[in-house]
Amino acid sequence: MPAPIPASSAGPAESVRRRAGRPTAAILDQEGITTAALKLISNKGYNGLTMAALARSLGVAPSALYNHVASKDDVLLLVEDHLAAMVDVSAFGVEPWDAAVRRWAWSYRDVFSEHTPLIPVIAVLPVADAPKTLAMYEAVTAGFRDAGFPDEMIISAIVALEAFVFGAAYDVNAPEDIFDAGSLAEQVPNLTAAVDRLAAEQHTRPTDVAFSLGLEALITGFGALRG
Amino acid sequence: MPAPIPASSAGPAESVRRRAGRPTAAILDQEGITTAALKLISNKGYNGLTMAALARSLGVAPSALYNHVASKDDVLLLVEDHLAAMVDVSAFGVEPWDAAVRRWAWSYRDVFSEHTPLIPVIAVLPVADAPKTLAMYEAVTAGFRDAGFPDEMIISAIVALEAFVFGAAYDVNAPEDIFDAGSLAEQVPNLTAAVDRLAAEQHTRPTDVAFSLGLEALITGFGALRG
DNA sequence: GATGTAAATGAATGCCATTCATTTACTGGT
DNA sequence: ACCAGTAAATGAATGGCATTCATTTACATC
Repeated sequence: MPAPIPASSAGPAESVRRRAGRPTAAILDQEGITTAALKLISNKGYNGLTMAALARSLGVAPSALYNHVASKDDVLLLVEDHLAAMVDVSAFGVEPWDAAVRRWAWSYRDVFSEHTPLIPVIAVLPVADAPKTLAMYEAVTAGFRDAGFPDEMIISAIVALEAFVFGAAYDVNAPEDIFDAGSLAEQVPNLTAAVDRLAAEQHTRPTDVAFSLGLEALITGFGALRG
Repeated sequence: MPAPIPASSAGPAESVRRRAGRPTAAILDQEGITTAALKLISNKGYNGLTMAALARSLGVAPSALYNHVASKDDVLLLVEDHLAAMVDVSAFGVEPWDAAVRRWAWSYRDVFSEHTPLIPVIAVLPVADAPKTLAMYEAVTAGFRDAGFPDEMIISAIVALEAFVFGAAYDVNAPEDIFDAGSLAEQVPNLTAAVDRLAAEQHTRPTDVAFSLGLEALITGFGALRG
């Protein structure tokens, strides 16, 4: 019965190396993996989210993760579903339909603008694989039904709004001068004039102006088709 | 003066190995790289687009590519700009504004729905780095100006339309049954009812219905703000 | 004819997700 | 009390990937 090996003096981060074999208490579960991934993303960005880094932040070997997730995409799915729960659907059934859509869409965009690498995953993800995401859709759909929209147009309207939200989430991360033509400005006079004029007028973020403009158009347009 | 080594008999694909050193005539240029990349993408998809595969399809060593592009992202940028030239802006200045926007947006979505991995690149790409993309924006901007839109709203309107187009491009590639809740259907009755109703009514592709719905709302909404 | 630059090869580098054999712990059945 | 099966960890591969660098050769210019 050998005495436990003392920690090698360093810090709290430097833990004793675990020997091989199943530990007495499980170290990993999907929830822990999800929150560790979120912390890693928040600290190092999506480039810093590697299976090795994730394992290290959890104090395990990389291969241990595969006892709990099938792949890195699976980790992204867990993160996505966690974020979906943060989207604000609370206004549906409480505030008028247009105000609820507005709150939902702005919140949805804001949440995912920090997580654009998830968009290619979400956009083609069957909702059955993501329960919290599914709950979000249910709330939104119910809001549309209550507001008198015909069933056969609700999904299409949500899909259209969502497409706009995803695209706008990318736009939030675009550089402010993305439309500067630089040395080619003379060759694109109309674009340059419009860009200059926008810069002169605005005080709020250009990306927010564009989002508001599009969202209000969509809300108005859909509202006109309500039953 | 040794005799030239005969080709190893195989086929036209099996060429003589080039010896090291600068060849008499340059083999690579950006245009060749771009068209080879497009062919590779079309045959093998974006997963098949690796620097090694690209080099092989051009009959060179991978490192040779780096004499002509700075990185793989640079290759994607070349591909993007090539595709931008395929987007139909011909209706601007010819047809009425709303019809021109409709043609542009549908064409834009159709082109990039086959190239969604480019969207994260485009969405934050300074236009000055992509001349054909820049030309597209100039044509669209000119169309808006001719139609009487105030300069300060044109960029915002284009950004909003583009966001919708990018999001919709992803949607084209989503599985048709993406909203099926599967075993969780009982827990999301509103969503399930709306999904079922849509399936019962539609004959055109759901993704096209949603795109049309959103696009018409945007066109109507923006049109109302024209000067 | 020397010198610099451009365009190729080929070998290495480092990172990455993923797999597999192995070890150890717990649980349920007999 | 034993045994079998399953679950969760380690640690050592594996193969693919973009990218870099030293080297070689060709061409253009002075």
